[in-house]
Amino acid sequence: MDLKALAASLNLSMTTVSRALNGYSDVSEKTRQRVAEAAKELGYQPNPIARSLALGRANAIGIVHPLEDGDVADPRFLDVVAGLTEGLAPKQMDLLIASATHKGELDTYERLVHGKRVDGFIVARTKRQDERIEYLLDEGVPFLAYGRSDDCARYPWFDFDNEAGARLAVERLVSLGHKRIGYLYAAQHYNFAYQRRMGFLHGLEQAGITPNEHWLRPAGLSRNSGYATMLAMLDEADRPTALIVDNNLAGEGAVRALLDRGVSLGRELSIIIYDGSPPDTLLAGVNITSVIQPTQQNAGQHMARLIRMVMEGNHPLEDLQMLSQPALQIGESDGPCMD
Amino acid sequence: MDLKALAASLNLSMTTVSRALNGYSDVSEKTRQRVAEAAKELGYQPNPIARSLALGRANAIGIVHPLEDGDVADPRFLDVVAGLTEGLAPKQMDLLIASATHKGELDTYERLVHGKRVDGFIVARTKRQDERIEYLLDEGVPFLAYGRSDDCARYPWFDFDNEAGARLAVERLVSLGHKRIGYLYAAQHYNFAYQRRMGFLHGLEQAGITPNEHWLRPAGLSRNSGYATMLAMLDEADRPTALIVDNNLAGEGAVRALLDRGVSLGRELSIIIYDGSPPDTLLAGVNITSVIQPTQQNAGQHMARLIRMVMEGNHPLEDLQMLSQPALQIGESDGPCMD
DNA sequence: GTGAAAGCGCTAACAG
DNA sequence: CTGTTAGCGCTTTCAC
Repeated sequence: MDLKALAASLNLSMTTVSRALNGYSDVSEKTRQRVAEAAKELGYQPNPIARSLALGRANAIGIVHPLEDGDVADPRFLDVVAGLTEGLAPKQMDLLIASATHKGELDTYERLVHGKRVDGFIVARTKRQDERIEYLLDEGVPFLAYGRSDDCARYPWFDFDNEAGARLAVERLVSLGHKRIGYLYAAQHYNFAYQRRMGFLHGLEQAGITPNEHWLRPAGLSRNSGYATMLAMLDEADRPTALIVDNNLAGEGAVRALLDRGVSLGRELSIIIYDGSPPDTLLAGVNITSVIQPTQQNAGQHMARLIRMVMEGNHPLEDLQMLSQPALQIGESDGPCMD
Repeated sequence: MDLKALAASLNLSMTTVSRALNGYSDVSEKTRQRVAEAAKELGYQPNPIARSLALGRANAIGIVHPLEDGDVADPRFLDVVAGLTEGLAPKQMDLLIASATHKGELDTYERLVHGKRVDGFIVARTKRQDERIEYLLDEGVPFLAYGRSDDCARYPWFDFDNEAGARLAVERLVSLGHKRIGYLYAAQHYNFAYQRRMGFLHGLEQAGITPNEHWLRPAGLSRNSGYATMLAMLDEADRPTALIVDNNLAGEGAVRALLDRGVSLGRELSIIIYDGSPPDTLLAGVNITSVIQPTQQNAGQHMARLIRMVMEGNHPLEDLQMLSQPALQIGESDGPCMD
């Protein structure tokens, strides 16, 4: 069932049918009705490829996804993808997920841009210095960044307010009387990690506490590195009374280490984990105090809306930048300072 | 830079250039060289959309992915995706990953088929009774199943020999002197789980051991359910001396339970986990005896080859069905029966 | 309001 | 071996 057949069956020209279907003004209401009805009846579906060719756009937006190691299994990312497809579907837009190796990532962007396979991109996992963003800005390709890079003033993005989240955690611990607060963090080229660490430091500053460098440690973005880092810290004489972990993988590892060592959470050591513990985690049912993103589920939808606005092209930049606020979820893993 | 421009710059017709580029025989070697060179020089990239329209195919194969709960985060799946894109890229084929809710899954297939967005599908996570496969067979849409369903004789598939893997595990334990062997399994509508359980039962039968129903338990496809099931089993008087877990999520939970209870692995209780433990797992460095898929990494590549053969259409069905053999990886979590 | 006709960029008969 | 021509299915000027 193609346009021609549909038109024939209605004794109309393809032109008219096309216009009726695409909601143009210059077609009589009656005709529009007839056409819409017949289209439904006969199960007409426009061929998106032909459509793309004629319109000169792909009707798809791309996500380039490095398919290596733990990277991918990020469940939050997949939530975003789900929200994105939902938000894009009503506009007849597809999501093309292209995989790439880390080193070949830029090549993949080039290939998609050059081959006109997509009209724009979602750039995920932004780095503080992000060559992908540089490239897309240079080429004038529309995109929406998921997370800000260092010069985020120049382009559209959606992000969580990582700095605010970390400050929230500090304030909570300070209000519980803690002054000896440690911090475990992921590699600082991840912008989220950098922002969270800044938030942590600012939070301390605001509370008039001087950070103890010894308790600020890189703990990676994995359970095992979090575990090892925590163990090492526990072996030392001079311990903090409270701890913030900037990501939930390392956080899970750290909590595991505490449990294994029999350190009682919230009493001997208070711990707050950014993003909480992932679902289906084996943490003996401990309810961890966490910084969470209440709008997490909607992130994808917001992003779909934003990228659509980006494609439309006539919105001021400030409407295309959105910061989502985190909140504190109180669990049982923190408590008043006992010192 | 389009074909016309390229042809003009070479003083050739578009036809010739097109043929040269697509490796047709009837073009002189010299011309082919010239064309290839110019194309590279000028950075010519064919427009895949125009190509698709002309060829009447989308040059893409689809994977419909239910984007809910734990489902997605399956890292093995993402390995497969990586292998697939690699294997498809040389043939200029893309992988279109469409997300869908569980209930809307079939709709998504229809939309993609109808809209001619893809030429074929990879159907992952097959069930024993699989409506998606029914649908695609009915519609005559080419596809490759990743995993067999009940009537797998009728279509192309790639699968691991789950039955053989489970038997391998049984044989290992039997050879260590175990007779009291338990089995934890995932929901039996997953074909892999069904096959593994059958393999387990056959293995016992072959060894002349009558299975003790009491030790065969559903343990789900998650860490927490595996943990709970294991704990429950440990609380009972009549324990098996060895245990096989049919998936690595529940397996991780079970091992955690054993560690928490101080049961020494390989002495008090031997355990073998199907698929081993996932990367970045917190299992105190225990090297678990596992049934593994040595060709795991290549699965995606194999599947790319198979789906391409499917699309070609002229291969006998038996060439389009591939069973990958598992192997046993001996760790420290099993040992001789001490009873 | 409606239709005829010209493309979008590429491939594939069919001639030469 | 190479070029001419006619589409693929849709949108969109431009007339009527």
